[in-house]
Amino acid sequence: MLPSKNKYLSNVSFDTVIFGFTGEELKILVLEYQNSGMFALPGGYIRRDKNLLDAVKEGVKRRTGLNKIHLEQFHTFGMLKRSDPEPTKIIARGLGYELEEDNWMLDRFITIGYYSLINYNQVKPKPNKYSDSINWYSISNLPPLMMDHEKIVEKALEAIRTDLLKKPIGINLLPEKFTMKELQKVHETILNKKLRRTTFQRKILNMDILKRHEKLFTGAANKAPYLYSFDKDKIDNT
Amino acid sequence: MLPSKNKYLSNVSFDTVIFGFTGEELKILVLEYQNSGMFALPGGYIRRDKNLLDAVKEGVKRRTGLNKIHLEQFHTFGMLKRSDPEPTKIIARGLGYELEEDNWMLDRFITIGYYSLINYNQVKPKPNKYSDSINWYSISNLPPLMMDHEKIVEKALEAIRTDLLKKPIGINLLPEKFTMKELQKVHETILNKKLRRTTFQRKILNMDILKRHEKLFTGAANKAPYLYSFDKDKIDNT
DNA sequence: TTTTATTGTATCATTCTGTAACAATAAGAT
DNA sequence: ATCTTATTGTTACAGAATGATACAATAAAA
Repeated sequence: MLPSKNKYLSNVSFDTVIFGFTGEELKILVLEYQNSGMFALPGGYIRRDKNLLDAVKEGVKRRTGLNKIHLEQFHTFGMLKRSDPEPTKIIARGLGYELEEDNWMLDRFITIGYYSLINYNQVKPKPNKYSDSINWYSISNLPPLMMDHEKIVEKALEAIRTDLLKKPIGINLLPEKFTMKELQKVHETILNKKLRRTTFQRKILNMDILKRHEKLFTGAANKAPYLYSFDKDKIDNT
Repeated sequence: MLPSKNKYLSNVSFDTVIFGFTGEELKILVLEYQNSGMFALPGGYIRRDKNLLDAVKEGVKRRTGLNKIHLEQFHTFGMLKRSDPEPTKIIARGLGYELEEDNWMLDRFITIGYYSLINYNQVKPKPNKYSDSINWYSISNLPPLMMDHEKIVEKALEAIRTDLLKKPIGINLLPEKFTMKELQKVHETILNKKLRRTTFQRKILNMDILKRHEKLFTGAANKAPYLYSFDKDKIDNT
């Protein structure tokens, strides 16, 4: 069954840009609808009986299987021209439904953008009943996204870059314990530029948000790096 | 007449926090509805045929008479509990209307928050047909605002503080030409703390966004300060 | 001419950042 | 065992930014 009008709010939706870090690249989850070849950000409608944030959380959970997800709202998109009933019609058709002209889903929507940072390896993207595939795509090599979804990704990237030095971004993209080099790679990938090793290390350590653990012996013929984790006690949770 | 359902989007609204600077205090525009004693931020519904931003601009213009308004979107509020039909009923009643239970305006709304910085002296707040007064209130002494509007003001203040050093905030709050002392006062008021005079002056001048003009002779028995204006050529307009 | 309040700058100490150098070390090569 | 190699953690120093203070300039009244 398609979503029913009286269960959801009209004219408002959400879209999420879900980032993962492979160790080398930043990727986001993109879903492709059955039989229609439409690529879209995971999004959805807002149930009348749920907080906006909870609705988004549930949507992300449905797609990733992850429970405790960190979400940041970054922008709300309300341009007139972003509304186009065609993609929705095509998607519905691909699923075997023919939407009537006055169907609520073909109406204009204002969409609220959230980004989420998750551990790439903990997620096995799984299709749901409306989509036939959901997969990781490198942000430098996205498929053509429907409507204004590419603009939404652009805005999400801007937001994450701004947040990089204010919030412990790596905390969600990396495993519990990680090396300084890995953390640096996360920053470099997000900012899309090389950072100086010594300066980066000093700056991060001076932030006093990391706990140092045992060394990591990789078998390589050189000094073994320490493992670090974010020290939740020292991070201001506001 | 009350706004009609088919002219506006359902379940979405906007609210604006309009800041002005008196020279001493930060104030915002608050409107009080006829006969109901309800205080609210100037807000409204989004016309189906308008971009979100244009709808907000028009709303601000209707309230302030100002044409070229700088608006910044700062957050979208979607908590379930923010929706309460009572205030709207009371407001409508005060205007002489009795809303039916299923009226679209009594439904749940998600609201998009914008802030605006305007020149306090250029604005004669004027009531419109739905309100009996709109006035400046000091942010440190607001009347009790309806629904979650106080929280919206709080968020707007946070946003403006963050933007203070990234964008030339004073440009909209001050007249064309102003003294360094006035600009400093703007910053101090927004940040709610004293700043060191010499450091502030050096920092602002090093930003290289000001043009220096003639001196301002006030008649006071001391050295006359220079007047400055923001140099629009040097400000990165992105 | 002197006095007073305020403004614009210069000065110096302190801190932060960019850059380079160096010491420590894990494991393979000799 | 010792040497070699790649990488890491740390220190050292120069230059820039910031905090704090001092001082010279000056508008108008005394």
